[in-house]
Order: sequence, then structure tokens, then C-alpha cells
Amino acid sequence: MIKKLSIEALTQEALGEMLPLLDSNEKRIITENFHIQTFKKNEMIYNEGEKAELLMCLIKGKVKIFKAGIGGRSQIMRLIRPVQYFGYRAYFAGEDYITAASAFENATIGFLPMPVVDELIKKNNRLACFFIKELATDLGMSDTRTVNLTQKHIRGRLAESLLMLKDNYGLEEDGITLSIYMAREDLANLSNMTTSNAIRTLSCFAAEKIVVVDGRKIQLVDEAKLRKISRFG
Amino acid sequence: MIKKLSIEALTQEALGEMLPLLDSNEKRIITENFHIQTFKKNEMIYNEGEKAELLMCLIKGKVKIFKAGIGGRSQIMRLIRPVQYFGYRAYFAGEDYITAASAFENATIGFLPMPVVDELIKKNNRLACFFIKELATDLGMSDTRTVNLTQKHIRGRLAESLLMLKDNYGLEEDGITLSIYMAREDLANLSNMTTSNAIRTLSCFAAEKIVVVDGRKIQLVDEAKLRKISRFG
DNA sequence: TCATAACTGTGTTATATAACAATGTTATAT
DNA sequence: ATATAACATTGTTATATAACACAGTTATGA
Repeated sequence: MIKKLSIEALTQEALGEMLPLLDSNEKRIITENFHIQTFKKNEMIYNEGEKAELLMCLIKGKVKIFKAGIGGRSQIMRLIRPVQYFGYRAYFAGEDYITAASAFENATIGFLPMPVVDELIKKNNRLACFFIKELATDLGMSDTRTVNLTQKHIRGRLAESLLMLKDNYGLEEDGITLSIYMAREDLANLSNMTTSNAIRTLSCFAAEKIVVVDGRKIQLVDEAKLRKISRFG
Repeated sequence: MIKKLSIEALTQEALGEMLPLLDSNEKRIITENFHIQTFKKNEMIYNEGEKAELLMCLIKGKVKIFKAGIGGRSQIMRLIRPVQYFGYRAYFAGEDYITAASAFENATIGFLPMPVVDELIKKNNRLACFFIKELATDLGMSDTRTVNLTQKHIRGRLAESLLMLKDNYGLEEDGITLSIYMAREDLANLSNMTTSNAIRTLSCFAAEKIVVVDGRKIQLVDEAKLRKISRFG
């Protein structure tokens, strides 16, 4: 579907929520500076420590933003879905990247140089407000996440992650299967636990009929219970 | 010093970093809508769940932003110093407060209704960019904090906190005494550990001649070592 | 189609840290 | 000056979870 579209159409697609905020001249500026790139599953999009110079827009696929922790342990900070923007925070803060991003599955990403974005927001206040809202929302989620990851027990953290995956990527047509298929290791990195414990705890949930697990396919059978465990489990 | 200033002067003071970004008309609008309030030590400034309607500016004193966790355990998210803005994130995100704020010591705070801020931002792009930068910086710190609190061991977390306190509030004239005097419980809430462990670990640091502790007065004797422990201890 | 690697699953052990308890110390208020 | 409460300290025990090890399973690619 998307892959059949022209570059122009892809650019339009990539404007996403920003589209209604732009006039035709601004759209022209964007189109002229925009480029699109595809990434294979697990391919790095940017690395910790690199200079941040591009606004990125996920057009297709899934992307994970993560941070290397102590001893090679990585922590998934957030997951991006189409059409969402990412990669711009560091530039706005005047920093290099403090996170890394990789394609969780094959992905199509649009890029726009941040200086261009900067020019645009200096003239278009609604666009500036868009970024303010994005950042404010992300900051709230990050703060909530900090407390969840530090204070909840392992069951609560996993339950929380499963619910977050549902909110973020939704379910298959059957209405209970998570639309994202992740390795146990990623589930662990998302929930701040070891892979072994992610596996064990997920098995527990399955034994308690809260989820049905078939390989990487996870069905949320008893969402109410999951929510209860997430609140305090 | 500050307490002798007029309301007008206090307002000026409260504009802080925003001041150079404003024209005289904007300053007038702010002055007309601005009000100032003092808070006693430990007094609540806003609570979790309340509607967020005011931009706050700490003119004098210290403020802690915290979040109630599981079982009454509270997590200090960040500490505010003069002149810094806070309390605006939730409004921008269209949410109610997800954190609470209280005066860590007697504080003077300026308030400006967020709708006024919104109006100003819509017309003054440099002001909008100011908030973008603030939010982007805070988001970066929050992400870093998430990994620090979840992955570092107890010594590393405490060391990290001590260094953060130094960065945030600086040192007394002697060049080694932290300018903030906090209860062990607060140090614990900052570092995601129990009060007992904050006390124990701080005693350890003292025994290792990394710090000198005298009640709530903490001297950073060996900052290099503290930094090393923070990186991995 | 076989070899290799990546992933999943399970059991065991070690350990960091919370939980609890009890006591000492220092502020605060009357 | 004394009572009361808040805070600091120390020790002990319990426990959640990491660390490790090994085996089985499923992809991957030559």
C-alpha cells in the first residue's frame, strides 16, 4: 500500500499530525528538504552520543528508542508507531543523543534537518505548540515510567508493559492478540528485568489464564486482571 | 534582600530567563496577571490529580517535585531552584498534575495563569522555543534518571544523588559543603531506596572518607571517587 | 539439509535490598 | 524544663530478583 506511493505522497503521509498546521509554502520547504530511507529489522537508526541533526518521522514499521545501561543491559525507553516523530529532543535541548534508536521491524522513515524545523517553528506558532505538546506528553510518560519501573514488582512491571503495548500498537482483528511480536529479551528490556524473569512471569500469567502465549504471539485474555496486577501486583 | 523588593521588582525577578524574550507590552500583560505567594517549609504547592492552570516560578527557596509511588513511598522527581519554572508541563500536555510539589524550605513563588502563557506563546516564538528547550532538557534528564534509578546499585544511586545536589544547588563558600540540607528520608526518596539504606550507605561513604557528614550537613570530600561510584559502584 | 546461531524454558544458587524492630538522638512546643 | 514527636542509627531477618548453568527449540543461512 504505502510502498506504492510516490515520494511526494510519502512526504504528505509523513507530515502526519503536523499537516493541518502548515501552509503551502511551508509544505514546499519541507518537501524540498525531506528525504526518506528504509531500515531493515534491527538496523540502527541513530546511536547514543551522535550529533542530533534530523527530525525523524516513522512512516511505516516499528521503532524502539533505548538506552544502554550498566553492563550491556539495555532499557527500552519508548516505542514509536506510524506516524510519530522522534529523534528531535536532543537537538532542541542542545545535546547529542542520549538514547539510541533501531528498527524493531522493517521501517520507512522520513528525515527533515532540524535547522529547517527550527526555521519553521520560529515562524509558525502552531507548529511550535505542537512540539511543546509532544514534549510535555513524553515528559509526563517518562516520569510515570520512572516510578513504575522503580517501585512496582516484577509482575506489575510486566503487566504494565503488556498494557502499554496494547495502547501503543493495538490488537489484531481478533481483538485480543497484541499486534507487536517481541522477543522475551525485549519484553525484559521494556520491563526492567532479566530475560529469564520475563519468561517465567509470562508463563505465570499464562498459567493464571491472564494471557495466552504462543511463541511471540501474546493474547490478552483477562485485561481487567492485568490492570489490577499493574496497579499493584 | 529579595523580601525588600516591591511587587513590580519581584515580578521582574520572576521573569528570569524569559525576560530578554519579552517586549514591553508582553511584560505589561504578565505584570497584570501575575501574583506572588509565599510558602512555609513543607507546605504543599500543588497535588497529584489537581487541575494544572498556573505557570509557577520559584523566586526564592527550594521546591521538590515528587510522585507518590506504591505504599506511600514517594519518589522525588526533580528539585527546583531560583529562578526556575515549574508546574506547566501538565497544562501543555492537556493533563491534570501527575506529580505534587511542596516547599522544601520557605519559598516565594510567582504564579501566572497558563492561558495567559498560551496567549503569549502563540505570538512570541522565542518564548515558545524557550519552553521547547526547557521541556526537551527535562525529558532528557528524566530518561537518564529512569536508567540510573533502575540499573545502578544503591551506592551508585546515592553517589549520583549527591552529585546532582551539587550541580543543582551548588556548594557553600567553603567549596565542599552541599548547600542543601535534607533529611535522610528525602535523600532516600531521591535515590530510590529506604531511609535505613540511605543512612547506612552515607555512613559507608563517610567511613571511606568520600564525604564528611555532620547531621544534615554533607561535605563532598572526594568528588572524583563519588563520580566513579556513580558510574558504576 | 545440515550446521550454527539465536531464542526459549527451567532449575539452582547467590545476593542486594527491603522490611521490621528497637534504641538513641535531636528538635519542638508547652 | 519536660513532654512529645520527628529523625537518625544499627542490627536482624526475609525475600525478590539477578546470576548462572544447562537443555530444548526454533530460525537462519551456507
